[in-house]
Amino acid sequence: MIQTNHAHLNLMIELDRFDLQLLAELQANGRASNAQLAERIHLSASQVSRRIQRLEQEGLIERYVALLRAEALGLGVTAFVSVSLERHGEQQTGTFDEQVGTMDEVLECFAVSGDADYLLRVLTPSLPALSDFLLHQLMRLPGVRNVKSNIVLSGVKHTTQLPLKHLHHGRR
Amino acid sequence: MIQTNHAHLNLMIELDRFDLQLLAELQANGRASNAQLAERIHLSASQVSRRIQRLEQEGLIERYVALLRAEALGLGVTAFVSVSLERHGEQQTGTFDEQVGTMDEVLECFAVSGDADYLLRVLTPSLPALSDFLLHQLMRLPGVRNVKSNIVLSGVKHTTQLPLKHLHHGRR
DNA sequence: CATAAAATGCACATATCGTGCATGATTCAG
DNA sequence: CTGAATCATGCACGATATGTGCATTTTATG
Repeated sequence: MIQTNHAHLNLMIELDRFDLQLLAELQANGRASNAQLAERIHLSASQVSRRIQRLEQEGLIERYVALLRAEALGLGVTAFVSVSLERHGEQQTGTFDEQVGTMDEVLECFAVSGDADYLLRVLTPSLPALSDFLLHQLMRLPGVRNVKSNIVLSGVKHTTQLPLKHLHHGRR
Repeated sequence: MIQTNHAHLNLMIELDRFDLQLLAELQANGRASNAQLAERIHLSASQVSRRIQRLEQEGLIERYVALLRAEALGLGVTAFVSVSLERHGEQQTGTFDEQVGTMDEVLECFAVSGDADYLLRVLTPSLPALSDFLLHQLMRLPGVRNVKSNIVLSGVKHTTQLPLKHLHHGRR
């Protein structure tokens, strides 16, 4: 089996082109059967099964999830929210992290370089609901100094599929 | 069957508490078997199967995907990129949308209110790779006037699970 | 080159899925 | 309220999917 050496990329396991194909296929359809996958990548279903097991065990495949359609669930408002904290040190940061982690409305929260300390993506049924969330939940978190939100006007692209092409550099 | 009326939320189908439980379970584990789900929500496996079919057909469940671990794939750099376009009208917007949609590095792209026109989340193996992407791909798109990026220092929360609690307001 | 290790597909027992059907529950009309 | 119609449900079962032992093939190593 010809495998691609990704040592410079800090990869923990070796991936060949079949593995990469499986990853790509499963990112697109997490419920593809082993038979379907086998047909697409030209291995047997049992080999597909074993390889997927390995990809899961090694942690490359983290989990399988159902993606729901926000609009169909009445979740019509997305906002990006920049948050700046008071300058009090790590205690506050830890608390903010934990609390934000429990809020269903917050889908993403990243600590970022730049003006703000955090950037959040928030999803609510309506603008009043967004306002309510910001005023009564987010702004009330300890240490929050400033909150600035930008409403999403429309979505151009939103995928869970990670880029894999940097892993294709070896021989094929 | 007691269903919750969500007419004010513009829902296309009625959802009862079993449906909501299924949605929650499948958001967390997209490969849960019908038997597992049946046990958790106290319906038969065949009823689970039929309900999931309905949720899929009605579009609430959009798809199932495998979520990969970015770090395990050597994708160590995430950035939020604000993009402003020249003021030329819709032609440029359409082109930008299409082109961005084809770039694997771009996981999310939203048109937003505020200073910038778009906010993108970009994933690359390294800072040089990010720089390369910004300079040689993104900035070269027609109509791009300004690009500003904020590097993600750390991730606090990143989930694909949409909030469902606004749907729980009816009788249980 | 020979040997050891790893990968592979076949076969098959077990698990899972999807659907017909009978039954029970709910809704609707008089 | 009653009876009929409609809808939801679980059981049973045929079809499909999964995972693993095993023999064979392929690859790596000294």
